[in-house]
Amino acid sequence: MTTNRRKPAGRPATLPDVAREAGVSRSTASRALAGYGSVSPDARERVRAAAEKLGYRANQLARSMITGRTHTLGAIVADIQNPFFAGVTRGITDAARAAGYQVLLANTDEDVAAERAAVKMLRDKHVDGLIVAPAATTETAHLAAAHAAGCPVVLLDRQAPGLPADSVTVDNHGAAQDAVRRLLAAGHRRIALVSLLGTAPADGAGAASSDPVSTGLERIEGYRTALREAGLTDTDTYLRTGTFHREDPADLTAELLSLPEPPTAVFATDSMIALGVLSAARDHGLRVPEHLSVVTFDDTDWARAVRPRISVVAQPVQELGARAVHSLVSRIEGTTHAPEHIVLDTEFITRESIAPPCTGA
Amino acid sequence: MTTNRRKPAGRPATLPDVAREAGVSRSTASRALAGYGSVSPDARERVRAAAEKLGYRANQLARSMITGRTHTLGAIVADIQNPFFAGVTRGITDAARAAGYQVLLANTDEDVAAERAAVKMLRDKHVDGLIVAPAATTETAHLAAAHAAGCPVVLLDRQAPGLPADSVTVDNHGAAQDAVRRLLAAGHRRIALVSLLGTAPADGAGAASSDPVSTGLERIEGYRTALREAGLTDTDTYLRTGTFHREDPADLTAELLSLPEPPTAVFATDSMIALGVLSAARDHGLRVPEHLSVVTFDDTDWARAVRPRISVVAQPVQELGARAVHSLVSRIEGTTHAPEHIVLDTEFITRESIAPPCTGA
DNA sequence: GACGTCGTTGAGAACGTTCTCAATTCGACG
DNA sequence: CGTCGAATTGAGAACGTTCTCAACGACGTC
Repeated sequence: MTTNRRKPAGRPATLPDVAREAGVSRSTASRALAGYGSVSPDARERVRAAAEKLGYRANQLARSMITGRTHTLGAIVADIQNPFFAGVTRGITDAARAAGYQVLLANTDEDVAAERAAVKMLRDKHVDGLIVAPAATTETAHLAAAHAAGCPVVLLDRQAPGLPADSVTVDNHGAAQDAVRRLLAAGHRRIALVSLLGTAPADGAGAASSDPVSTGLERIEGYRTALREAGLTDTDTYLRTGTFHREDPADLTAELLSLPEPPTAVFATDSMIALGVLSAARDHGLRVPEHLSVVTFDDTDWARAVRPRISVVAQPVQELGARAVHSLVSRIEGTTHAPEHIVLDTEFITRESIAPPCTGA
Repeated sequence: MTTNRRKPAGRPATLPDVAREAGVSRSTASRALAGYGSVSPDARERVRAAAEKLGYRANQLARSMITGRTHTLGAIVADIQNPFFAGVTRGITDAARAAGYQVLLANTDEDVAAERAAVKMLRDKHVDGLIVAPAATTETAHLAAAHAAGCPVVLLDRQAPGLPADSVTVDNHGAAQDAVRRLLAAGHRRIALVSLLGTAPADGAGAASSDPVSTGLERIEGYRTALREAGLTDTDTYLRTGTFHREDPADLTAELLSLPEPPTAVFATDSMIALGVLSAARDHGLRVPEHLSVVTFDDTDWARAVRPRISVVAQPVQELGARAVHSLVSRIEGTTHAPEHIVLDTEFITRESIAPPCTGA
């Protein structure tokens, strides 16, 4: 009754409301709140008070229309249920929030078509930039297009040679080589590698897709390098790779364990594969590490809780995500330099899953 | 040279561009593309062709300003790195995308202040609705405010009695009771429960926070009910609860295992706690299930791969998320009925982690 | 006292849509 | 032949900001 009551109940207060309450124009109110231009201390205070009184919150949509910035990032990963990506995503959201950004999430299940669709959706939503763990190495036209159109892209965990984008990865080759060396040092000679690469091609053709992700390839190369160093020339005898959604790591491992001369150690290229390896070992009645040594990428929470505790190549998952955000944000906020490729260190954590090879078997 | 070239290189095509190309007004072009109002087949086709030629994509921000809809959902969970929430989030993003929505993600680490901040940020971003696993049961004013302001909220995994919002949960009481019954049936009488409830209060006061989440409480009640059924009146002897970020489940378990009459079975209220239990058991030199039977909520991928495989109460994690999205979307798109409380079934999966109590110890 | 400068202010355009409304056309019907 | 109604169309407002620009007054300097 006392004052003009029209806004308090209805929709949220807008800038004109604040301006009216403070007795200034929209322009001055906007300047006072956004803190640019020049506003007298008196006006600034009146606007501040009016905004607080009305519980004013600027409409980010309207702001975005003008500024062209949404302060939203898109994160495109293979599968949030994979502990590696869960950790990375956690790092992304935390770093993004600290930098004043929110994160829109999309999963691809390693499918390029899904990735393309996700990029489309996120660009429609006008994200300021994209953090992508690309599902393919060469099929990246949609990423290049986004980048060229002013929506910067940073690659996470995986490289894409043709793309002039920043990337944040780890030294997969070195880390894999180091891990296999540990197995060699323990006396193993028959060391297997189990991995999943690429997705099943549309036609049910040959083994792996022709365009697999760099990470897996580098780990395999590191494995081969370590074997060669040890004088083992036939590096692919115990190498088993399948494709996502088609092969099961447990089956690949089972096949290995049924060989006349089965491996005495297995190197899994990620934690999901390690679970398959463990499962297959259990089904074959083999004990880890007495009958079979096991090493894997990714220090998941279960790796240090189960019996035996698993030796792992620990990746700095959260930092991976955080660094990607930092690269992306600095790119969004105007830095134009040549693409930078950040490579973070991994750490080998020795636990109980490595033992000398079982001489009996 | 032939046609007027001004848009193709520069910024993306807008509706006026399409209208000009098709020789109609903005209004007609908009109608043709959005499919409302009435447009002649001829004009519709010309607009469609023009849009395709120019690669037109409607600016969602501008659209949102008018319609008040962003087709974006906010998901607020405790921690995406917890496999339960990872699964739920996966269900949310998949269902959301199928319904034409994107998902903005936020973590709270079970902290109400962080939750409040997240709600604020997400509402600033004008999400159409919120899916929240609330960090507290009664401190939900920010959620009530959002709901009242036309930003519908659906509760996930946890109830909040004072809040007139939809919820999607499981029958925690029944599931816990069932799990404990299985342990009783195996002959156990000294059955422990280990759980984490609420967050540490600002002052470093008493044991657990005064406002813990419903889920944990219900599981504890189910545990007590089962014990009472079996004639065990002293239901809290082996009950150990801590608070997030302060107590470590492994320590709580270690304490239990050091008791003069230690428990012969442990019920963990989630997978992260189960890891602590397993870890403590290993440190005490106890074998599962020979010396200690273990049961937990959440069927994580490691539970069925480790040795022994762990018996679990499996929650339909993805469906939990999907149902939350469906409730939320139908609420967003206009349904106004009384809050509905969806309760999904859990499934007890018997594996190798339960054995009769060890008579020796 | 004239002039330039600086600080402050408001009018108004812009962003790219959706949507209301009035105008126009055309066929049908009385 | 006049009129009603339906179908189609375009002009223009609206959404809530940011930002450019010109205007205005005060102040210092010559």
